[in-house]
Amino acid sequence: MKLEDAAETLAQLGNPTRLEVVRYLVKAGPSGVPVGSIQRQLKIPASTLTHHLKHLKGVGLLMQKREKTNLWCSINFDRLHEVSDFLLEECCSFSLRESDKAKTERDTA
Amino acid sequence: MKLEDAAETLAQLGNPTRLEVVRYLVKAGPSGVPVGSIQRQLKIPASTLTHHLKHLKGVGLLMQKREKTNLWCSINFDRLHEVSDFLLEECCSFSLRESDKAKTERDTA
DNA sequence: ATATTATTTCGATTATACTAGAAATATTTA
DNA sequence: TAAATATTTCTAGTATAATCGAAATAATAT
Repeated sequence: MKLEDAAETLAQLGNPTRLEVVRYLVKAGPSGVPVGSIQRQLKIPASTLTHHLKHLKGVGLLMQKREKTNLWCSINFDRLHEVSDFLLEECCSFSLRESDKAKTERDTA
Repeated sequence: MKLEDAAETLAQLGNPTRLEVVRYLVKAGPSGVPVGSIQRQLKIPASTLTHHLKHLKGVGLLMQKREKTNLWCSINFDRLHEVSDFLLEECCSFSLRESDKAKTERDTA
């Protein structure tokens, strides 16, 4: 995962309303939940919710599927895993050498 | 971890410049790296960097320790873990019942 | 004390995000 | 076709964030 993509995805997760939606979708599991239920359960105005869902969809966290009048939303677990993996990527390898931490010719170049 | 805190932390991670800093600090490991080295290596203007470091510190992702003229920065791995854990929290339990997904009296209450 | 290096504060510009009401559109049922 | 339900678009107000140059401060070394 590219840093820019990870940042964008994290930014979308970094809004309390959207994170609440994501948490709700995670709880709902793979079958998902209709937009209207999210709206009523979390008490988010419809237009605000649509706005946020668009954001989540934009970074690939949300999948949608129409069934009758309902639009079912489900979380993209793979994507969520990718982001959380990015955060901890190489976290135990410490690949930066000590000699690169001090100021050197290389440092300024 | 409370949702609001997680959201705030994710929001701070959701800026490309800051995420780059975080990645650099993760690579640097527990001993950390001085502000000036981050600045030169990642080519971030000093004032911009200070600004972002303040944000990271504000959500507890950054620890700082002065040694001589250098201010050494290191990532708070525990905090990073907390956030990544939050993202996947209960992700395999699917605790929301199917009956709560459709519109019911309970839904509107 | 002065010079040197390291980091922060100030200030200003510019851009982007959050929110939600009202109206519009889409889909199904009667 | 009309009514009912579900979701989106439009619009606009308000707030917050990113950026960085210049000047200020802090810490150390000579």
